[in-house]
Amino acid sequence: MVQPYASLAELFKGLAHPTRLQILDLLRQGEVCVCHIEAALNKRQAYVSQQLMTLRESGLVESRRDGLQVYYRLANPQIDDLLNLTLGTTLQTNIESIDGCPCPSCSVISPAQIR
Amino acid sequence: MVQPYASLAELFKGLAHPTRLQILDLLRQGEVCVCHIEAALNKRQAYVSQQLMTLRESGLVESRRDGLQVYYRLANPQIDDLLNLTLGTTLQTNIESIDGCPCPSCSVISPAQIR
DNA sequence: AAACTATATTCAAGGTTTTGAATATGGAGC
DNA sequence: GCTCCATATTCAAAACCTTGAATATAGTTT
Repeated sequence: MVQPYASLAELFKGLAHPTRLQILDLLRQGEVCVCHIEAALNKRQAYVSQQLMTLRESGLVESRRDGLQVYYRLANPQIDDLLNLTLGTTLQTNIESIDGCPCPSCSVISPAQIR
Repeated sequence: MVQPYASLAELFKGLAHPTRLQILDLLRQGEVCVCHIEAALNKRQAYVSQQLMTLRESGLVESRRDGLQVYYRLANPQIDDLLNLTLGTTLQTNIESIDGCPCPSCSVISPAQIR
C-alpha cells in the first residue's frame, strides 16, 4: 500500500463524524475556546473534549492554552479550503458571547459580574 | 444535530480508507473497468468489488455495465476537485493495458510499464 | 495549600467497519 | 440449455469507533 493514501485516509477519518464537522465549521470563524464549543453544540464537556482530542490527533486542529482556557483553531489554511469546498461558505452554527467566559469573543461585560 | 453535517460525514467515511482512496485516484484518469482496478492495486477481485460497493453507496463513484465489463467513474466533478485538493495532482497509481482485457484503455497497444 | 474552574483522560459496553472465504449473478458464446 | 467469464453479494470473526460515566490534571484564586 502506498503510504500517502494511508495518511490521507487518517485525515478523512477525522472528518467522518457529524459532531467533529460541526466543531470544524465553528472554527472557521477563528480561534475559539472550549467553553464556546460546548455552548454552541450544547453537548457535555467531556464529550466535546473527546472529539477535540480526535481532531487534534488527525491533525485537523491545533490548540493553545492561555490560563484556564484552551483555544482551538484549524490547523492550516488547506483545512479551510477543504471545508469551503465541502460545507460551502455558509456557517451552520453561530457562537454568541457566553456569560462569564473570559475569552476574546466573550469579553463584553455582562450585568451579572458582581462578586 | 444539523443534518448537513451528518450527510457530509457519510461522504468522508467513504473516503476514509486507503484502498478506496487509491481506487478514486485511479479513476481520476477517467472511466476504468474493474479488471484494471484489480490489476493496478494487485488485490483480490472480491475485495475490490467490496470497496467499489462502499464507494457507490457513499455516492463517490458511478458505474455502467457494458457486456461483461463494468466501468467505474467518479460520480461528479466536485469529487475531482476534492481529490485534487487533498491528493495533489500527481497520480500515485498508473494503469497499464491489461492483456486480453476488452476495455478501451486496453485495446490500444502500449509499451510495458513499470510501477 | 486548599478549593475551585476549565479542560483532558481513562475505561468499558455497545455498535460499526474491515476483510477473507465462500457463493451468487448477469451476460456471452456454444 | 450449459458453461465460462467478469463482477457482485453474503457471512462471520476480528478490529476498530462511539459515547456515557467516572476521574484526573493544570492553572487560578483565596
